[in-house]
Order: sequence, then C-alpha cells, then structure tokens
Amino acid sequence: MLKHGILGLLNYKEMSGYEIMVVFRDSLNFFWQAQTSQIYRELQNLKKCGWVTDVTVPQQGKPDKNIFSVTEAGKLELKRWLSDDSMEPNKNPLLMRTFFRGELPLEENIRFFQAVQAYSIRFLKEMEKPPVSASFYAKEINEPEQAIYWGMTIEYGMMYMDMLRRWSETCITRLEKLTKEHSGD
Amino acid sequence: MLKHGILGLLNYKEMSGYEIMVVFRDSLNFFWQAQTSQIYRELQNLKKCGWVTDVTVPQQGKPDKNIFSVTEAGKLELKRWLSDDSMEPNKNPLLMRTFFRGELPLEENIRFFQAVQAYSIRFLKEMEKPPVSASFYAKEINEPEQAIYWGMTIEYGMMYMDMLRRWSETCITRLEKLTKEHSGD
DNA sequence: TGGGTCATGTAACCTGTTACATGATTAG
DNA sequence: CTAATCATGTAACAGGTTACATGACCCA
Repeated sequence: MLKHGILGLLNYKEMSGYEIMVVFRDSLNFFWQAQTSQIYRELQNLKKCGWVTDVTVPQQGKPDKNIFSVTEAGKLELKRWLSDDSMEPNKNPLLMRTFFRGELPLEENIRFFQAVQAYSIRFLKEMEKPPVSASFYAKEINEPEQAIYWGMTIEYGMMYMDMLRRWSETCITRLEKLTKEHSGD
Repeated sequence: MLKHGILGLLNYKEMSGYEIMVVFRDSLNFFWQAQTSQIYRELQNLKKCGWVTDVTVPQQGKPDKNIFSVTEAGKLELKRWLSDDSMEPNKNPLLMRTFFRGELPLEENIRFFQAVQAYSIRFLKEMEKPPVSASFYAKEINEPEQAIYWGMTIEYGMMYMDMLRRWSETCITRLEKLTKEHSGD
C-alpha cells in the first residue's frame, strides 16, 4: 500500500525521500502515516522492481539529494493497483477497545467515550478552517483534475468524524442512562 | 492490539488457540482479523509475559488441546490497556486508492465508487438481519453487562457503513456531473 | 473415497515502528 | 548557544500475511 502511495506521489513529480516524508506528514497524515525509515526502504524496493529510477544531486553543505522519478513500468503498476476495487477488511483498534470495556466501571467508560467525542469535534473544527486542505493539494501541484479526488478524501474525513461524534454521543447517553438506573435502585 | 484482544477473550473464559481463531472469524471479524499462525505466536508471547497460563488436555483421535487462561497479572494488564484513551492514527487503504484516482478515466472511477456503494449496502443488509450479532455475543457467554459494549460495536458498524454509502453516493454524483459537462462541451 | 472440521503449529516473508547516527545550516 | 530543519540512512524489533505440514475423525 505504501509502495503504491509513493508511486502515486512520484507520478505527480520527482521527489527525494525527504520530500515524500514531508507530504505524508503534512497532507496524507490523516489517512496514512509513514516514517522516513520505511520510505527509504520502500524506495529501494521500488527501484529493485524497476518502477522508479534515481539520480544523485550533489548539494553544498547538505548531504546529496537522491531524486526519484517513476518509470513507465511504474506508471503501469500504479494503474494496475488503482484498477483493483476489491474491499479489503480493516482493523479498528477503537472497536477492539470498545468491545472489552465491560471490565471497567461505567464512569470510566463514559470518560472514554467523552475522549472519543472530544477528538472528533477537535478534528471537525480543524477541517472547517479553510486552508487545511490546501497544503499539498493546491500548493505543490496545480492539477485541477486531481483536486476533485483530493476533495473526496477530505469529505470522507469530515463525514467520518461526524459519524464518530454521533456514535460516541449515543454511547455516552446509553451509559448515563444506566448509571441513573443503578442509583435509582 | 491482538495481544490484548486475546487477553480480553480469555478473560471471558479459558480457550484453546483454535477456539480463539473461531471467535475472531465468526464474531470480531468485521473490526479485526487474525490468522491462526499469529494467534499461536501471540499466545506464546503472552505466556512469556506471565499474562496467561496453559494446560494440555489430551484428547482421543484429535491432537492434544492447549487450554489457555488469563492470570491475575493478565487481568491487570487488560485493565491498564483499556484505561488508555489516546486516539491512535489510522491507516485507510480506501482513501489511498481514492487520492490517486486522477490517473484513471472518469468512467472507471465511477465504477470504483459503485463497488464501494454496493459493498456498504451489502454490509448493511447483512447487519439488519436479526441474529448476526448473536454468534459469539450471546451464545458463548451470558453476560448482560458486556452485551451493551458488543452492541456498541455493531452500532458503529452500521453507522460507518451508512456513512460509506452516503459518501460513495456523493462521489458518484459528482463524477457523473463531470461526464455530462465534458460531453456537453 | 474425498472434502470439511478439529487442532496443532513452523518458516519465510512483508510491513510498520522505534531508536539511533551523522553533519551542516539557519532562525530565535 | 541551542534547537529546528534539511537530508541521508541503519538496525532491531514487533506485528501481520501466506504457504505449508500433520493426522484423525465425520459426513456425503
């Protein structure tokens, strides 16, 4: 997956490992995270596959830059990967932590879902600010055809966070109702 | 994470690696997947940590059963893990595939989001059937206190799939509008 | 007689995380 | 003077996937 993410970025323009890291950190971070160590390793793998090539650019003061660009074979592989529309199963740590909460007292669990709610609200407020989307999306690359898909990921983020807010709200309500019943006995 | 999932299951009742696999396959599958190979490895790790112990039960015909049960230290660790309410970042392959779709023609992308929509609808229909939730949740263990949290994960599943349905719908609408504009030029 | 379930795993591999190392430049 | 940024990575470990192996029992 990261392999193809890197391929997709290099397809926009040639980049060094460091620049790729910056894009992940500043723009794709909300749906994917990647450490430099992993990026540099994957770049070597992509090179072995013949999907990217690199040129070393000497610099003064700083270490040499290794600029990677996608090959024709790499572009084909990117398209092949995009054409696959099978839905892979997901892992959800939040639901794992929810499932086993019966072990803890109600009050603590209410606090847990309040943290979820606070998180989703914080996220929504962040996203409502106008230029959040504009970090990588418009600045680095000026391709209006692409922008529609970038917008879709943002839209997903907002709809997801709103869903999370509503879900945590119902969880809190349900648990608060239980505490009242208990004290009413 | 899997470590603690296993710990949580063993906290309900003692189980063999095989039984744990069955629970993951039949009940937790929609938010977590685990292969037997991984489960057997994690059980050995948990044993090394002193969080579980095991007894070998000889059986006729079948291979010996290795029944695991959680220790006091394991119960403490489970509670410690549940108390952590920090939100860990998620990876979302679907958004990775959405982000780079500019490479493919509109028609193919419409088909992509239609596949997403079909998937979410199929899932919602599956979940609306009454006894889906009742596989592990009520059959294996009779603990009404826990059931409320199991219900919350199901509720999340439905709200998430409904959100996914709405999102893919808006994506399709947006792309269809574009195709009309193109043909109208 | 052949395939599915019960029940155990091992081995190799891929992916992701954490910690560390280097060294110049630049901004506070 | 110190911390951050630019820019490269390595090493070790943790977590997850894929493929294979064994062997008896049960059902069609």
